[in-house]
Amino acid sequence: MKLKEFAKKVGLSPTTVSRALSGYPEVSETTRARVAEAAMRLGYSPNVNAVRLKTGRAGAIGVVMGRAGEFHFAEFMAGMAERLVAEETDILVIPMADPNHEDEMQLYRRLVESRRVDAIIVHSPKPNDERIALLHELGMPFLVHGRSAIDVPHAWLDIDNEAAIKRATSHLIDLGHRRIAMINGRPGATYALHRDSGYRMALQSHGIEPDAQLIANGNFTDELGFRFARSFLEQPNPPTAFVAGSMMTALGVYRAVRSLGMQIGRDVSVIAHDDVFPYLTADNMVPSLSATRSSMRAAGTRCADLVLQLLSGRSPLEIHELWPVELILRESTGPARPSSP
Amino acid sequence: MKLKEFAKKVGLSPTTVSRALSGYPEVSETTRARVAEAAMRLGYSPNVNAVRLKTGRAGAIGVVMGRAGEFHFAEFMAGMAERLVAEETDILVIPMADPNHEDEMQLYRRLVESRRVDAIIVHSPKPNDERIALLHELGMPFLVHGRSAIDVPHAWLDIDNEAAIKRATSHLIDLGHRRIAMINGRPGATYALHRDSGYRMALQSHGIEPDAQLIANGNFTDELGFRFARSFLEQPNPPTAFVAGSMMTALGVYRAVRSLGMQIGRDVSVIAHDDVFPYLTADNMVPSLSATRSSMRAAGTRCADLVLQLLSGRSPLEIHELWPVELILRESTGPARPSSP
DNA sequence: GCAAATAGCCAAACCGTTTTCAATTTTAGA
DNA sequence: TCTAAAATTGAAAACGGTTTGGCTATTTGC
Repeated sequence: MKLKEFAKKVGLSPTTVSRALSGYPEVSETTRARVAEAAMRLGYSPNVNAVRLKTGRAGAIGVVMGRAGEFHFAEFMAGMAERLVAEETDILVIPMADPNHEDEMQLYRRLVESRRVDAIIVHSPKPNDERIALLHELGMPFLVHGRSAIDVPHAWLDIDNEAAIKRATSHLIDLGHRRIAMINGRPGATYALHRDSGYRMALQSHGIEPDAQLIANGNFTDELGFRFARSFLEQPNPPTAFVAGSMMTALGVYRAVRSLGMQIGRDVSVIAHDDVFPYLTADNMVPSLSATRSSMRAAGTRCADLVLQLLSGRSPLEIHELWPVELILRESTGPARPSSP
Repeated sequence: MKLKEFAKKVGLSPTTVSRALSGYPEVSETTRARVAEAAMRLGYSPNVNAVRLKTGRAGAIGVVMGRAGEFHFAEFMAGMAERLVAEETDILVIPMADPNHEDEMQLYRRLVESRRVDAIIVHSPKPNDERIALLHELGMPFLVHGRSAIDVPHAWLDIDNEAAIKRATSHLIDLGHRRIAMINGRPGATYALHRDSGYRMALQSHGIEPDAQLIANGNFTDELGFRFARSFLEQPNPPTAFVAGSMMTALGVYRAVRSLGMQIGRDVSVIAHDDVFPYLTADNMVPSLSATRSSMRAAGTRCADLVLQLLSGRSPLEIHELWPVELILRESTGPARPSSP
């Protein structure tokens, strides 16, 4: 049903009906109630496309999805959804063809120009991320999930990866570990750099020299967790502890350790980063996994919230949130055993 | 830049420009090329909201996301994205507030009325799924990922869960197993019923009576996999094999088996369903996991494809795809050991 | 009691396209 | 060369709302 038609049924002008439904103050409370009731009863709702054309708002927040099919992604979106469900805002998932840089920038440019979204959430930024520069230049509201060192004003929410990993590493050192391996995410993203930095800071503040032989980067898969852990453990001077980038990585590490006949928490300690997934919990692993923990879902919820604030006029400069990360100690960490000489 | 403005720069009428860009045949090849070039050079692209209002197309396919934050979801969407990236079609993720039935139907109704999507993909249908009836009634194009027995014409794509599980179960029986546990998904969805049916068919055709004590339903989480497997194994007459609903469930089962000092593939056999995730592969588990396998990503790609066909006029009645499921045998399955009497 | 202010409502313009219908130019046929 | 048919192009009318500015009633202030 169209506005005109509906307005006629209610016995009012389209103008008044439109205002009544949008909650403008110039319409009396009685009329508003009457209109609202009639809309509900007759099932009238404005054509979104007309509204969007007229108002220039798209009613959607864009999220660019890479090809990798990250398992974090669904959880983050579920969090966003939690916040947006009450709002009249959807999540628009934009597929990214190739992780090719040129194409990616083109994608963002077109996305902005197409006006399909009111705001964009940028994931896994790099220290000098051109997407941020571009979006700023194009005047598109956006929020960065993660951090960038780029000199362009932007809103962001990040977890304190550096502090988290520093603390995790320090804890391992306090337990007596000296050879601590680090399985990080893909190089380039700020979060990976921060984690690396936290790792190195912890080592160096205890006078331990980082060993390139114990540091690896790659996707968060169980397979890489296994391969890296296995190759580290087979070195002449193997690590006695691991810092792993994700739950999947941790699964791989567990397997590698076991496959060599060693025991997690006794022969080898493991701390991983846990984004809190309902389907795979650190607490239920055997032995239970010590983890740096921060809810990806909560981040999604908050990011959606912040984007809405951004859209209602709050300055990006005011929106900077750094979330602390918990360190939960469980059974996968234990004192270093005196190495056999 | 607006069409009018752009048309002026090119020295043509808005009409012709619009036609040139949309590929209508009435415009000469030379002009089309000229317009296309100018559009690229000047960065003109039509305002989507205007186009949508005028054409009535939304340019998006809707996917309703439950609160559960399924890990399958991201993979399916990544698959869709693979197909849609070349198309001018986005994925609209609609958050679902409560899994409350009333609300869910209301959500679908509103989604249709809002005209934000051209088509909807319905996941995990039930045998008599009211969403299907509703969408059909409202005349919204939709595709069901999974199957429903409802007597309403609809397009669907499903994997052959029944045959897959029947085959997996039969294989276990052939290996000599008689006590085979089944950890299925949440009850209600057709896929769970089909799996249950496949399981029972296999048992019964070998003269084995299904034992309710060995059948469980629940979310696909490692925790439930562990809990169910553990409780089954602690029964007086424990199972010697498991059919598990997902990779996460399998992780839990593995843990449970190990925690009781038994060995997967020797003391207990396991077959799980593998949706093929890049971050957790059956092949890399230890021992490697025998699995019924079907790529969730490929399903997403194909579903997107079929939806596009649906939108370009193909009848839903013609669109019925039942995908066979592979059974990959690895190390987690082995002959039943003679039980100690 | 009267002017001014305030509510409450409406007509019409506009958002930026697509598309119908008509006009114009080209091409083909005789 | 002229005419009918075909190929191009344009003007203007939608699409379905929101919003500006104006117009009546009704209050309010003095």
